[in-house]
Amino acid sequence: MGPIMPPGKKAEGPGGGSMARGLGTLCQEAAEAADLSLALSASLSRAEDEELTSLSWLHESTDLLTSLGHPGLRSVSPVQDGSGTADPASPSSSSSSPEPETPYRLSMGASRKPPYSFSCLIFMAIEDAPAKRLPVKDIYGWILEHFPYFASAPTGWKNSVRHNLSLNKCFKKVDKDRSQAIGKGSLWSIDPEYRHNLIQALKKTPYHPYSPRLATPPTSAATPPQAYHSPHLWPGSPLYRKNGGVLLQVPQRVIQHGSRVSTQNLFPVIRTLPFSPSRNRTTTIRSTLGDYLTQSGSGVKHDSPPSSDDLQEDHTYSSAQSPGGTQQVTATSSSSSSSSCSSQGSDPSCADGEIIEVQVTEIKQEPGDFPLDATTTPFQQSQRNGSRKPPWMKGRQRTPGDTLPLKKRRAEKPPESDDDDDKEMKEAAGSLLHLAGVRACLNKMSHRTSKGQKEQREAVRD
DNA sequence: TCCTCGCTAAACAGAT
DNA sequence: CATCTGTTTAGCGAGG
Repeated sequence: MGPIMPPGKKAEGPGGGSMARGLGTLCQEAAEAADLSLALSASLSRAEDEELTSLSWLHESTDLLTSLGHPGLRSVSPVQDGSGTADPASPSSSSSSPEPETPYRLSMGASRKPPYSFSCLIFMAIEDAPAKRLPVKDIYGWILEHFPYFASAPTGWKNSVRHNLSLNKCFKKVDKDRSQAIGKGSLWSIDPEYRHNLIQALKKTPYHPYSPRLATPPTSAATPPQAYHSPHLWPGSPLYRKNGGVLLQVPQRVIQHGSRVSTQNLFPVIRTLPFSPSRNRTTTIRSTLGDYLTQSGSGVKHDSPPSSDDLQEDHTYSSAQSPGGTQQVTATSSSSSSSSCSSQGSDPSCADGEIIEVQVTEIKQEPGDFPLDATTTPFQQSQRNGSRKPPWMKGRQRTPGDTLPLKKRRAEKPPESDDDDDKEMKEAAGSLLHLAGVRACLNKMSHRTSKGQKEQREAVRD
């Protein structure tokens, strides 16, 4: 197909077949490619002028292509919701193609283990729950739903999940309300005191959109620090949902891992935007566009995957270092829904379409604090100090009090500093900042104008 | 080489 | 009694 091709997959024309194509078809494609080139160039120019997000541009390009009747980017289709109804404002729904969308599935599919740690998996599962708490069984279910690998994996992973729940301080049991007939066991939730640690852990996943492994460290101090902030973006995350079920700038290997081949909601596959904070967006778009035009125009095989697969072989927790001074963002959400967005901007109850107000403030970085933008965490600091033990681990870090049973130790745990709320707000700020960009894309779907984006960007600047 | 992390396996107790 | 849940320990491999 067109530009959004899994590596190694052969591009095919609109008809799906490329073997025997008539001259007329070729001529048509040539003309089409010319149209596309012009149209996409215009779109690109506008993207540059208006600083559209890469995703926004991609969607616009998708619309453009589909309006031209080109199937090129149809695979950038929105995820269908649980009811099976596609977003009416989505690019794919505007496609006149009667053929059903066939989201890209990995041939490897569920055969590969997801590159998330169990802590992250549990965190995602719980965060994905409306009540932010889940029984173990539902955690199993969530993991199974989102990571089919485990469906065929040995059952030991459940033991690992339980092991993590028990051992990891980040997770705490919620006293089960007797009225809640959930069966055995308790509800598990994220300990707010350690929530940011989990977020940090999630950020450190090697494939994370802003992972240091993927993001080139800043070469210029002019690079906005928040450009390195990692959005809370994982399968099922509120941000993911708000983005219409689209993974932003997630390298291909996320898909290649087959980590997200849900039975219900398949990731739409966006071709990797070789997006790095230090890389000029125009360069990025041009690169992507160039690849696309090469493919769409000639229908040739795309043989140079934009993301290096070798990255997926790496397992690193190193982070890019950021400048000392960090401009951070606090944000407020003017949600019209009954329950406002959580401080982390991760409450799925926040309905799409609401306006996110973002305020930018300067936050002085404090010694005990760590920046929002995936730089130096306490974990890393402890690593530098010789101790690589993350502070949120329940066990193994033997202290005098460790002779007590874990749960007792937990009960006797000294209160954390009050900075946690501040940290949470910073995390939330980062999410919402990113969300603002995402919202621009969503707004675009409704009124195809970048006005809202400009306003939001201005709001951010203000 | 040492240390830590993440994972797995296993044992065990308690709850359902 | 079987199954599930929760806790704990031990060990292994990978990686810094």
